[in-house]
Amino acid sequence: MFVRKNNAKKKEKRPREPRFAFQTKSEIDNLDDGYRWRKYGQKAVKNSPYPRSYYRCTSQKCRVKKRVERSYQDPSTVITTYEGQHNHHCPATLRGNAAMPMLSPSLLAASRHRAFPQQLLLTRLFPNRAAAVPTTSTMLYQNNTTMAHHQHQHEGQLYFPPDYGLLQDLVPSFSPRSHN
DNA sequence: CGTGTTTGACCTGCGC
DNA sequence: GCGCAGGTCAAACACG
Repeated sequence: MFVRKNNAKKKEKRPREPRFAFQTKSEIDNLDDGYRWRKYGQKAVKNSPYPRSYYRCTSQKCRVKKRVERSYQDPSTVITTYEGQHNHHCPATLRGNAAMPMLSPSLLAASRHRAFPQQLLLTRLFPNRAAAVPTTSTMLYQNNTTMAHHQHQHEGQLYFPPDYGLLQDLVPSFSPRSHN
């Protein structure tokens, strides 16, 4: 069909992209998280009868990828894995979504004191879903090495464990410089 | 016509 | 080295 030139292949292996996954109870595979995603692949996973979809951020300057996979145990559960971090703002306003305000410095300061409302963060990450559809989200793990597998669940609202490290992975504007 | 999806082939890492 | 599974590419296709 097409010949892929395999000479001049890039040997640069990305060391460790910030990555985290969580599962969300939703019937919709492609959750609208405010960003524009372009599907670039779909493969059938081994332990699951459901295929896994591969998405990439449509922004040319952004190389964030995400995998969307439906749980083989609960078909109503969608496992979304984000990899990388957006280096641009959320283009959700272009599609008529509610314009979510960027995280203000005061909120960033508050987050350092563990006083940041987590639901707001989810609303920031998922402008559509978090506000409209009551879903249950479970944090699976963050980073590619630590499989913490948090099992925190709240009925009727999205919830993240009180660890704001993942926010730096997702929201570039959310970058409370570690002062330790 | 531009943008996103589909889909099969190709690439790569890993275990045996 | 071989085979498998996961990940990616890109032409073809669909849709507004």
